[in-house]
Amino acid sequence: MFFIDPMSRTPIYEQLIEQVERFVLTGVLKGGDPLPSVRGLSVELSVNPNTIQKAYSELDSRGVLLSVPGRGCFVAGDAAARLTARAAERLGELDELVARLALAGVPQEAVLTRVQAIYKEKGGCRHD
Amino acid sequence: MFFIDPMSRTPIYEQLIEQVERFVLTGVLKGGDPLPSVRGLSVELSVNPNTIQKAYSELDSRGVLLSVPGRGCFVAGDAAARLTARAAERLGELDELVARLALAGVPQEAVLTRVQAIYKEKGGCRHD
Amino acid sequence: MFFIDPMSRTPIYEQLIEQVERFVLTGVLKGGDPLPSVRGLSVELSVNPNTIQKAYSELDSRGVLLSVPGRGCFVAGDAAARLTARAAERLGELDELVARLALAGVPQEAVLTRVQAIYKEKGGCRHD
Amino acid sequence: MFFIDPMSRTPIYEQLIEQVERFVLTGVLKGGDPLPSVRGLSVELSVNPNTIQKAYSELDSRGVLLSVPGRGCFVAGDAAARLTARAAERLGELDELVARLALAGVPQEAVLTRVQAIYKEKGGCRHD
DNA sequence: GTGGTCTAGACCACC
DNA sequence: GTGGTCTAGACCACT
Repeated sequence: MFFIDPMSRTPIYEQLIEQVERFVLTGVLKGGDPLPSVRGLSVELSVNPNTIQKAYSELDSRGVLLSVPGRGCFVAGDAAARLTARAAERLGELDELVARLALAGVPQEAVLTRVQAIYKEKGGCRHD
Repeated sequence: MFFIDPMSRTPIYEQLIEQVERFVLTGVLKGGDPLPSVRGLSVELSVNPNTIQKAYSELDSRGVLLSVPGRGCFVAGDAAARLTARAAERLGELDELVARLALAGVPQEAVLTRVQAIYKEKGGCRHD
Repeated sequence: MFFIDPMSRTPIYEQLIEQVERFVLTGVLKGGDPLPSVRGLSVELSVNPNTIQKAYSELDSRGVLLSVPGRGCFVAGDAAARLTARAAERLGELDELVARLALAGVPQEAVLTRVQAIYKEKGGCRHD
Repeated sequence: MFFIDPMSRTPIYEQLIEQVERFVLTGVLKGGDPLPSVRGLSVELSVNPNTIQKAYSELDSRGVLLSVPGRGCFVAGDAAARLTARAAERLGELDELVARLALAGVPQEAVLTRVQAIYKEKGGCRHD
């Protein structure tokens, strides 16, 4: 279910966080669903348990996960809502990036068509 | 001319690179223009000379700068062209970011109007 | 009669203890009253019998319960008195918490009115 | 400056977090102030660097600290404000605790005088 | 020197 | 079995 690229320069625990969040957003993971155990996932991905723990812990503090000692980790009921809310706050990153592209002479049409292409491609890919 | 935020998480040398490149792109710095000396800039910004050096070296290897031993550093004649060419490569970042926003439910219109606003704001800010 | 939240971070056995003690304090459970059997409660709450057992054992060692081998568990005659005595010890927690609130600038009135509201709400909710 | 009780059952990293936050709240630590280095503090307290790191990292994500790789950790400018805001949200804990005390027969006056005593004791202990 | 990530392996409480 | 904390020791990028 998860895939890690140990050669990537983005930390392993961030790769995990990103994937869990994407699964929540796409509806593959729903509220209440259990996540793989720390140890189980650690052997499956050949990654140290502490690294998995760090990812889960961060997701917990973001309210995406509920980790219950002795029982396991579960997707929070309002996980998708939280992630959607967080995303809106990060619209500022778009501004910066587009400003740089504009400065470098990338024509506006190139950006716009690119954006439209991505949204078209998305279409009905929700699983819920 | 340059401004460094020592509290920022983006490395100082990257802040420098970004500013030099922006100055080149906006025409503030043109081919042949000299850059501040490593030592001079280091005291002006209260930054370790090694850090300035690292930024200049990176810009040199990108072909934006020409460092002439004993003379100093100068903007390359084709600096702007090189940067414009490189920008196209960074369109991929746009894809990733927009894909994440789309996934999180940010409506397409929000993104498009944002992009248009930035391009409109740019207007005629070129200095060349 | 009992309710467990398996998602809660407070251990299940503590949730149980708290509820039994509250029932004793509110007079719902009186001296001599029998408690549900370990096995019965375990299936009713979908909880591991060991967990129920752990809660009962702890209550026993606190003198709130009397577990009679082969007969079951019963509320101790002086259970309410013991709990009331123990409560005084927990006044220290109040000190810590209020100190933190005071430090963080929460005004004294906010705390006082809050306390009074809770005591007023309590009113005559005793069942004895 | 810091003190750790290795025998306490509250985790070392939480003890650290609590102390840093208290120092910020009491004005001992002000915005921009540097914190002890991870390694330095680790030897001073005879604690593993990872444990210090975990505490600092958590404080960073709470916005109390700014950790700048290669330079060190610094108190955030709005650290005190953030902590004050967080404290107000945690008034609910007071409710729970007082409710339990009330249930156990602790008289209202005992609680009120206790609260007043703490606020009186506080008086002018701010260092700013 | 600084913070940040990762591994390995231990121990604990809880279920 | 589960998650959570801690230690020890390594490596990296940045200043």
